[in-house]
Amino acid sequence: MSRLGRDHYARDTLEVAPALLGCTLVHAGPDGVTSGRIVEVEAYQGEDDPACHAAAGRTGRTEVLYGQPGHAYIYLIYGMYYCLNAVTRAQGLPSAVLIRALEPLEGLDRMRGRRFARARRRTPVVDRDLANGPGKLCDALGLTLEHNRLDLTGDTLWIEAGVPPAEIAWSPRVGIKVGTERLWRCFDPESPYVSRTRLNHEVASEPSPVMS
DNA sequence: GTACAGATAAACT
DNA sequence: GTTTATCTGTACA
Repeated sequence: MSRLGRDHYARDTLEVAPALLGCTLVHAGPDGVTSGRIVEVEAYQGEDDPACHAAAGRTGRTEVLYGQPGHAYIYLIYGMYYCLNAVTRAQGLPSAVLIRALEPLEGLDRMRGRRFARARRRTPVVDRDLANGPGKLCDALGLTLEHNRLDLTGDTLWIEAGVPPAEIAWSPRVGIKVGTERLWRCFDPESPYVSRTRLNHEVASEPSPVMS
């Protein structure tokens, strides 16, 4: 499958998000390749989106969101986990797609090792739990702050075209306290690798409210 | 199956 | 000093 070019990311975030479902996220790290099929994402679009980190304006952390689309935005959350986004839209329009869950494809043993190695882990990790959450997938793929701002059209971290899911479901975004009225999380309702959440039942067939 | 507490540090005010 | 786009183990149904 072919690597997604910058034009794929340089669109409205609500177009890019569903288009990433079924694509393959690949990390070619120093100790091998790990990859997975994207089955769940969320859109964060602009300073007017209260849940977007850019709602607070341009800061050191959000600077990458204002830059060229097709770059990685990675941040530390709750002092312990990393979250990976793909910057979308255009320079000056801070927007991104949060990659929330993967179906593991390549490097399963390495993913199991990384996930188990986390200090607080005391039980083995079943394959379904390797990357079914934004923090888990960064752990499984070995992504940290050092990968922040990487160009996704480069040869370290990229996304390849894939087979889109038969259906796409939309729900409120997870873990936020503002902007929950926007159904901007989308996922493959047939995938067992989607993150475990009761929001999976509050679904619609379109994002709403649709605004840009 | 659901509910809750606690871990933990960068970025921000 | 406060906030946070999470995850895990434990408790209970």
